Amino acid sequence: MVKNPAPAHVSNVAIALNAVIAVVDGDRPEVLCVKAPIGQSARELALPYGPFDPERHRTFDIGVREWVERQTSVSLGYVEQLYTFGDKGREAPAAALAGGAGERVVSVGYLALAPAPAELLVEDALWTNWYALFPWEDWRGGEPPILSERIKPALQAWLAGAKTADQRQARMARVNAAFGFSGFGWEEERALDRYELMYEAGLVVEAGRDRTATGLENAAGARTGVKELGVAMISDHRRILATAIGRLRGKLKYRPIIFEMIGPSFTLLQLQRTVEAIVGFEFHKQNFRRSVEKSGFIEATGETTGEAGGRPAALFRVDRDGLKDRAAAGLAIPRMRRPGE
Amino acid sequence: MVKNPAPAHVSNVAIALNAVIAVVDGDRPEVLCVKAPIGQSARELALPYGPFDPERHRTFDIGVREWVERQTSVSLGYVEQLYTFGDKGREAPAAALAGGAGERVVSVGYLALAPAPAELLVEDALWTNWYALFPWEDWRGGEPPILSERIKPALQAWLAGAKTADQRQARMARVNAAFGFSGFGWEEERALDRYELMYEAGLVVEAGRDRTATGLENAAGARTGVKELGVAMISDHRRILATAIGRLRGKLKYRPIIFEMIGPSFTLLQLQRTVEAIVGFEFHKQNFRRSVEKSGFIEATGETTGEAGGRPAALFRVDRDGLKDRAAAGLAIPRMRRPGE
DNA sequence: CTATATATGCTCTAGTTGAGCATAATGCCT
DNA sequence: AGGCATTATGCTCAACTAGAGCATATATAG
Repeated sequence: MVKNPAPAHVSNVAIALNAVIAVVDGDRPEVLCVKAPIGQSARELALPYGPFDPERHRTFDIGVREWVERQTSVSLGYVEQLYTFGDKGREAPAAALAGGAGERVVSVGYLALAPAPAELLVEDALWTNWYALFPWEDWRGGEPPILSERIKPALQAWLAGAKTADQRQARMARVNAAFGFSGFGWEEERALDRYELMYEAGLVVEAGRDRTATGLENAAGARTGVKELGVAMISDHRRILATAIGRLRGKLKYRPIIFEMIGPSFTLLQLQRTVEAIVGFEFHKQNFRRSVEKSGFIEATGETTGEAGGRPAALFRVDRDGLKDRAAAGLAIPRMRRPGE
Repeated sequence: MVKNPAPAHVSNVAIALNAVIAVVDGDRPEVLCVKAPIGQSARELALPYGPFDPERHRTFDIGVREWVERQTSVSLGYVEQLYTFGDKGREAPAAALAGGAGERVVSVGYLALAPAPAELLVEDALWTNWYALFPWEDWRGGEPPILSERIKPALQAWLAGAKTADQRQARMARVNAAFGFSGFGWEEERALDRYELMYEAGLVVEAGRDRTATGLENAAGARTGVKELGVAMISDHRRILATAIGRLRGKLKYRPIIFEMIGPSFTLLQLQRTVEAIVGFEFHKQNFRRSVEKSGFIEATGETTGEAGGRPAALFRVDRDGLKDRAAAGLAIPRMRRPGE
């Protein structure tokens, strides 16, 4: 019966804040990582994270900004909450090395955007190209070979390993929708779906690691001898990053947040490369120009730049008024139809 | 310096789970509420909530389903995480009546959808029309009078009360974007923006309540004698609900979740009324039909129904295959241009 | 049989979007 | 200077989408 239950008693739960700090440097999308020690000498990538201190921080946002700026010397502009991760076992590896057993860590993930790869004044922190972690997500040079050569066959094997026809059907539907196989078309914002499927199918290191840690059977990937794909991260940080990538890619379409990631003055091609770096495929240049120009988000500065070989490009700046006014819209992304889509 | 900080020590933080359980009954959008006692005899609406028990629940989702089903006898279908609310002071009123002072409650909000207003087997729980809580969000009969008669003037007063010209500009931009004034057009999914602005401007009861509780100055609304609008809820539950409404309205456009909220067989008009109830305005009937029919989400059952006065309508059912296949798309919403937009 | 009410089919038009041709400015090379 | 490579920018076309509204179909009530 519902009767205004009192707030939960204080239980053995700690809250951590996790930040995905994303920037684009030229055509490289980067995320701030730290090298976390695992075991005696090995180190593994981690997202920067810190405790949430309820005494000092009135809100999560303030907490995130505070420790990120203190720890990494990166000043955050745009910050948004991503998701709160609380699965049991998610912190198993971290807890193991922290010496604490059984303590439940709930982590609130945040996505932060910044205009340029700020200099890092700290040890052990580095900007990492996020396609090193998710090589299958970068279609800018066409379909990444890793997809057809490694992932697709492995997923097919995973399908075949289903116990019932129903389960097989369900797996197939998920795989098709997530990876765009058999005529479905790749949707860049489903990065998390893809990562989760690959995790379930045992194609990423984390899967095997978590299973051995928890004593479960080995993953399909391990069984079939498929090597795991992409660079791993500690705990479930790669899942958090996949969440962030998917969110960012999706949000670009309906909010003009791309301008949080670019400098004060830029050419249209630079803007295009920035968006392309994030969404992971290339656009039709003239159409991108058309959509951006009529969006009202930018205005010409009147100056030009002549760095590259050809005709100098006009420089633009963000039209702050236009941005404020139309904060509801995103940049149209002029996709190109690929043969076979 | 970033050095894999150990998980936060256990601090004085409790985690509560909050559920927005939404259904549509005919043309009424409803949310499950409980009557929470405040003080000795008064009661105020609250969202159902319960503690997160890390011992028993492996994931948040499981936790939500478990206590909602136990407490309200409503069986949840679709469940998604909304947001995690952790502002200091958010639980002030609740904490006060719970007797505990200073304990920080972080609450993880969930949105759940169900097909019909299930029967409630419990006391103190009731389905509430969400437009009783947000009267300005229902444009189905045209622009709600409360907007031009009460809200707009009050917001104008709030604008005028800005301390600097810059602040006034910023407030104006927010108000215009959120409420669609001066040619911007109403965007139904910005329900949270609107609620937050009204809170800041002191137009909802919660604002005055929280300020007196925390000893801050009175809100603009209180000063200008404007009565607060809509039915209040306990703590920040109305904000959570606004978040849910905005999320649901937005998500309809790109995920076919509307079919989580409708029965096994329905006419196109019933489907249309369901969507309209959620988004808060009416559509062009023929165009809605066109978009739904070509969406591939539904299939005709072959039967018809003849309840209303006129020609019997064809009955449809969800095409589960089509749904699975195209889980990425939403229903197109054929908006009608209003004069003046 | 008529009025009324709802359902359904179809068309028109303006706007959007994917695509590609054509022209404009640069620097570099001979 | 003239040719070429390279990048920028302007413009057009065709297919498709979306907002509107007319027309027709099939019920019920009287």
